[in-house]
Amino acid sequence: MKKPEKKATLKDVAREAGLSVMTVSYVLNGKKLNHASEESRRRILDAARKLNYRPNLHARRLVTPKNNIIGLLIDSQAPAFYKDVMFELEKLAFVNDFRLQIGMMHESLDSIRHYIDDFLGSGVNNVICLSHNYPDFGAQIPVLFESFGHVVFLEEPQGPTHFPVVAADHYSNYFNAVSELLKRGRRRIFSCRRHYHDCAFSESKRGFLAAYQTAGIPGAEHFWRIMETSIWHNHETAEHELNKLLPEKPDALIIHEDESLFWALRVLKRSGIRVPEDIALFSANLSNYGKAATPGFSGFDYNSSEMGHRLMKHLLNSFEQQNPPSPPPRELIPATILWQESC
Amino acid sequence: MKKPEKKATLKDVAREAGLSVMTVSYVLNGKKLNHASEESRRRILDAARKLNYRPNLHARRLVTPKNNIIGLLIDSQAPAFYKDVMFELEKLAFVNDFRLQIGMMHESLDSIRHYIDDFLGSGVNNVICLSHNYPDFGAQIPVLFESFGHVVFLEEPQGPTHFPVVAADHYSNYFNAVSELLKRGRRRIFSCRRHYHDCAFSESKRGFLAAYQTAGIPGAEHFWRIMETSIWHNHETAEHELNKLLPEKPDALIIHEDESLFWALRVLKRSGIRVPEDIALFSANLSNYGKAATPGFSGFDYNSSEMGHRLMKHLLNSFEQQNPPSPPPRELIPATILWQESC
DNA sequence: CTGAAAGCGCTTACAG
DNA sequence: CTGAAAGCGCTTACAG
Repeated sequence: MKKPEKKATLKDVAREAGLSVMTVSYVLNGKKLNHASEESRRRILDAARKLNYRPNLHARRLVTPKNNIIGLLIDSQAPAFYKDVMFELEKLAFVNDFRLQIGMMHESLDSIRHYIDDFLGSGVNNVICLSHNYPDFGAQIPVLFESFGHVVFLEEPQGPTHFPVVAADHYSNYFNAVSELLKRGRRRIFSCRRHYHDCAFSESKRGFLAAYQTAGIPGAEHFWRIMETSIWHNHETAEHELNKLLPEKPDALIIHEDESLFWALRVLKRSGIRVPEDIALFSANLSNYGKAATPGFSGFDYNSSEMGHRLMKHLLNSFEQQNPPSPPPRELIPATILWQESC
Repeated sequence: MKKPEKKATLKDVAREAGLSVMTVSYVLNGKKLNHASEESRRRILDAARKLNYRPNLHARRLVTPKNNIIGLLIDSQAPAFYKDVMFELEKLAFVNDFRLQIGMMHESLDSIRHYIDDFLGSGVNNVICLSHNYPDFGAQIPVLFESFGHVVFLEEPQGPTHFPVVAADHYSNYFNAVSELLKRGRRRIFSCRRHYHDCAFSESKRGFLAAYQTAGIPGAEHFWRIMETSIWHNHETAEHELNKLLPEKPDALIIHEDESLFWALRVLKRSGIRVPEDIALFSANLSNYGKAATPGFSGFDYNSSEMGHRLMKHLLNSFEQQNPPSPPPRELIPATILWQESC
């Protein structure tokens, strides 16, 4: 195995500059500007450049308890929106002079523990958790974060937490969308999504039912359907699932993800069912592709940039608070509802 | 600011177990199994659990030159395919007991330098570079990687490098796709993409021209068009760009990205142009959404999993080689071409 | 089977 | 303005 070339240390720079290690440290870190003479500064800067000196971050972080790392936990299978939020957060971290250390889970508690240990071992005190709603062990996740000083969750976790949470306003989103569909004359609006024991699921359902109730139209419970998979990845799955629904004469479908919606559209068209005349299609997670589709998809347009900003704001805020507010803050972000030709 | 609670160190565990720090270190690291008695092991393990001990990774990495971190550089604006590759690589790193340290660039040389410094300061010796083709400073990027022991690039960088490169086989991809389109009777196949001074661009063009030449059909140069933006994000842009093309009576369009292709489809339909009867549409970067579209998009289906495996393989291989092969290996991966109703 | 000692590269009071 | 010294938490020969 090829050896990495020996890297220059502070000692090397000091020797080269003919000064002591501490003087070099002071100059290179730019604190206490009056600590060294102009001549010394120049000699040190020259030596550092000549030797291509880079500080050893492990040594630095070993000795300075404060570090500027924010841990970010995301699932590698997370929907595209979460990944957009991740990239948004990275930009925000960068401009705030933080580094993002990213841990990726793979649908197993072990992989989460692994990365949490990495964070803890790296002195990470601040964590943004983007993914935590797992059918099997979601409730066990919040406790894993107790060791950190500051945490913010995207979406309400399945267990109790004393950390802030930023979430989409699922109740209002569903209430508004379904109300509008009802106003447009749709009566048999089927919502198709996988069952999760999380807040997003139950709040969505609550909003869905409330819209029907407010409109004084019965039967809503019947229209709330559980899908077997979270995304339809091919024609067969979509057809199979839709065939369970079509005999019930839906006049609108709310589908959880754009990829599934595209497949649904394809199946419907092949069956000679017209969109939106016979069935309206509504996306619960509009992507750029869905926005550009023909017919253009209607749906919830979450704002990853906004979401990233709120998450970061809560994390930075909590740095400044002596005593965390109780109960911990909850912020709900409404989606923009885009109405296009699919409805 | 809330203080993180003091973490237990090896010394604390040693005190709790009534043994020396070194014995604890040996036991907890699991090497030299016969180093401690069964009784000592148990006491140490109990103490570590009781104190919730986590090794300080900075201290460990300071003292052990070998580390298991792979640096990954990606652009936050990279197309979805690159992000898929990133998640693929994370999984591979995880099972190979490596950690991925992710640096994200933002279209500026400074942000790249910043993360490269982070890597260098963290003792990272192995780097996978996913994004480096920038119009303004792409040529300056490869030299930044000279300080690392092992590097592998996705796609040929714009400057010379002695590190291995894994890339899509753009020449063959375009040659095969265009040949097939010609065989299907298309004659005015316009390729629309932004101009880049990189290998992907020139190889694609070479394949495009070669297909026409092999078929003995003239005019290919005229059909290779430069688009002003890399992705059409709305109807206006797509319409504006397409209006430059339509007077030239294209009978096929190769479009660089699915989002643009969706907009193109929408514009064409509104203009009463039929797909594929009047114009065939072909995607140079098929996404899952494009595969599910109606009509289903034809296009290049790159395999992120395969790409991730190859990249990791080259990196791991280079660990074992005393002298890197010269010239450095280049691996070209052909895309699967999916033919659907859009052609 | 167990431990004393040295050292990784850095920063931070502190003394001159 | 400059430097000697201590120490962060860990691992690695080495000696008993």
